[in-house]
Amino acid sequence: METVKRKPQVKAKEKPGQDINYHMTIDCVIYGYDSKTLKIVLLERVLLGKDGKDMLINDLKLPGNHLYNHEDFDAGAKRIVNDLTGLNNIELHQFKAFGSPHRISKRKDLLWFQHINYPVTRVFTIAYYSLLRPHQIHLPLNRIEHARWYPLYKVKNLAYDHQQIIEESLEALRTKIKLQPDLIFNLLPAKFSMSQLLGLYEEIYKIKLDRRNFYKKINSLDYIVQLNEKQQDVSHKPGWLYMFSSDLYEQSMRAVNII
Amino acid sequence: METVKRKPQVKAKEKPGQDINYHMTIDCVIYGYDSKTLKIVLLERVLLGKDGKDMLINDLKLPGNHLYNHEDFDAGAKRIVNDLTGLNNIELHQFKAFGSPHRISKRKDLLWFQHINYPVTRVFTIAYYSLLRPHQIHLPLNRIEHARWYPLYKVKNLAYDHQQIIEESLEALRTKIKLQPDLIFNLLPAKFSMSQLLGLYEEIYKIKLDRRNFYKKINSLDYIVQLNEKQQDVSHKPGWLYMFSSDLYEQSMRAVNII
DNA sequence: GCAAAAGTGTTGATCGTACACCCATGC
DNA sequence: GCATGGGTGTACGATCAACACTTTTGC
Repeated sequence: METVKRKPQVKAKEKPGQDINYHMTIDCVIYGYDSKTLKIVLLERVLLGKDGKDMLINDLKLPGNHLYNHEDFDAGAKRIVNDLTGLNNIELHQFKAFGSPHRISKRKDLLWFQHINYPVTRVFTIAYYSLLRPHQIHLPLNRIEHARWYPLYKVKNLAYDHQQIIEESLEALRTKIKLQPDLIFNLLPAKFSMSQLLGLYEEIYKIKLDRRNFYKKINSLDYIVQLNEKQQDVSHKPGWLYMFSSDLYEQSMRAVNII
Repeated sequence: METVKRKPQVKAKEKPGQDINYHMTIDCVIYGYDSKTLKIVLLERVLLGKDGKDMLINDLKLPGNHLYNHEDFDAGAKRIVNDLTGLNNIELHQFKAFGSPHRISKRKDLLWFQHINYPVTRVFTIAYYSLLRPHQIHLPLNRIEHARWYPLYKVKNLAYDHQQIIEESLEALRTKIKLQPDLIFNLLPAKFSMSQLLGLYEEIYKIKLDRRNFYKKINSLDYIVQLNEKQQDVSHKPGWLYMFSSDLYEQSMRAVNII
């Protein structure tokens, strides 16, 4: 038993919080789907040389920020999405913490820290992903400057370890959707067509699905409800619209399957 | 574009790392299975009153520690398991970060911080779970004092938010095993019987499985290999022993299923 | 011989997969 | 009338769930 006489196990070389002021940040991978392409929000990071012409740095980074002192992780992530888009009540999912001592070690990242007068210290980040509906994609994104949508599968050469964070967010999203398919409807409008849903699956998992089997599958799910309404203004046979019912979803999610 | 003239978006009330020295810790839920019960390692936390008789605090906490300044999360988790057991090469899985400003606010936790002369500050923890084989369960655990095995489903009234951390670790473990069933074999000896495996599934998911269907299922998995060997010293018909082949597992994990 | 756990097969329902042709609309 | 995507059915194989009796061993 640990008694009042035993002092806690703080080892000499540990010195928690004394050698280094840790920084805690939140980074958020914000996903959107425009019925064609999965996109994410990135911010530009540009550093011009002394002559004002050379671009010493010109790359992209995830929207992220320092955590406030009395803010919990979820609230921090919400704040970031809200800063970018003005939106509240967005689905947010913490998926991993990143904290390698070497995550800020690339030359351009050190240069950037020097530029913004930051001590090169240890920066932890709690990574979230977030899913926006198409009408939310077209928001101005002007609450933070230099934010734009970029096609997920084409981004490269990001700042820090943000490439890795994005890749892991996609893996986490894919896994989550397999287990909780309701998530995917956060990327679709309230009323969507069968091929929008199919296209979204194909885009997320980078696969080709058989349309007939997909229709059959979806129609067998009672929580995806066919509306009495069809597509408008399309130059082909208009398809039925569907909606996702979270009530019916909750009901049908009682059954389980294990091994 | 963000240029050299724009200073970064550090807001006044934010003051990263200046108002508060953050502490970063790792906590680890270490699981073991003794062919009956799922168990986890906990440490006793006892604080005696001035008369040396009253126990002001007498509860349990997860093994955890501060992260070293130049250590990444995975290494920190490994170190904790190693400190406890002397073991290396243990499977470790980061599953969530906990950082609510209120996670140290219960009366007994504040009392404890006062006792160990800690500033009540903000403590983040990166939570891991870890799976030990039965022969590893019986290690002395004497590298850190006051560590004992406790039945998972009976622990309560833990320190800090450790009850919640344990619950979420179990959820994460359950989910992970559904997707990557190889994990479960880390809780079994290298040679195990069919009913050990069945019992482990039943214990993890708290369900009852049909033995005939389970045998059929397991026998259909080619990565679980029947050995030419039976149980010894059991007072009933001895069962066949099996082993898990990670090579065959890797091969069979190419196929996918999505919706 | 008895307690305790091992081992085993069939049936019906459900689900996944492969595959090709006609339909409604805008232009 | 043509281009575009919408909508549909069948057959086979695989998998899942339900269900009860016999076998082998230690004591």
